[in-house]
Amino acid sequence: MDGAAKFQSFNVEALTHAADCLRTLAHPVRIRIVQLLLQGRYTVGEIAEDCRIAENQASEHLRLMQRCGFLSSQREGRCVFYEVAEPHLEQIVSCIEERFLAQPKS
Amino acid sequence: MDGAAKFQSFNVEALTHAADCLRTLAHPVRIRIVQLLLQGRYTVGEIAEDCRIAENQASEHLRLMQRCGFLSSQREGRCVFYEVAEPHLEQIVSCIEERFLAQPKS
DNA sequence: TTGAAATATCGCGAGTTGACGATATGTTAA
DNA sequence: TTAACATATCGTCAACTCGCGATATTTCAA
Repeated sequence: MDGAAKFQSFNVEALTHAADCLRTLAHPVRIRIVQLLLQGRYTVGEIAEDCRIAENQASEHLRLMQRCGFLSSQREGRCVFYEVAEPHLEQIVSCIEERFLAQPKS
Repeated sequence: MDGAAKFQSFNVEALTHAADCLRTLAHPVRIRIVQLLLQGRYTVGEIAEDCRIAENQASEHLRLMQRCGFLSSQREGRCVFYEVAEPHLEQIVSCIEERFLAQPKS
């Protein structure tokens, strides 16, 4: 059936999951956080400072991205370090940078 | 200043625009529509049928994606054909397929 | 133990999104 | 014209998102 369709998954569940994860990334602060974490591991406080947001907000953004598998965290003393856990994130963010963040065009 | 930062745009406007466009793509039906349109041009009715949604909903999804530059349309008689207008979409969707849609994993 | 630092969670309210039925617009044929 | 087809837009409502202040939890040092 469905003749052509090279590849084309029409698995509603898979599409929904993909959309959920994409939506998780679709926030200016969260894109920025991923850009930062692609360069190394950072604490919640460092991330909040870099993004110029309150720490509870940073914590919330990080929780969302951890929930969909993008990030992981380890506690070390009082601090919690976050890092990128999903290897594909680098490529995805790279696409986004190339299209939207690279050349300063209107 | 800010020492390292290979590249790293922290342009809030650009990040916001990128997030807006990502959010536009972050819907299961819209991902599916883009997958379809990457293979050719289709009318609203054909797209609605493929996605198994009402035509007014298809029209709405298409309008959103056209608004952020992903798609373009031409009227031909009674029908309106949509096609991909943003060349980077292929690569972005390709990343998404690779991560979320390729292998049937839990 | 007590207090402070670092992080996480909760609750609220404003704003946004999505589905859907109803209606409007544009196009062709009779 | 009128009717039917194809698409677009509108209005409504429930659900979700975001920012934010308040509170809770965990850890360490004194």
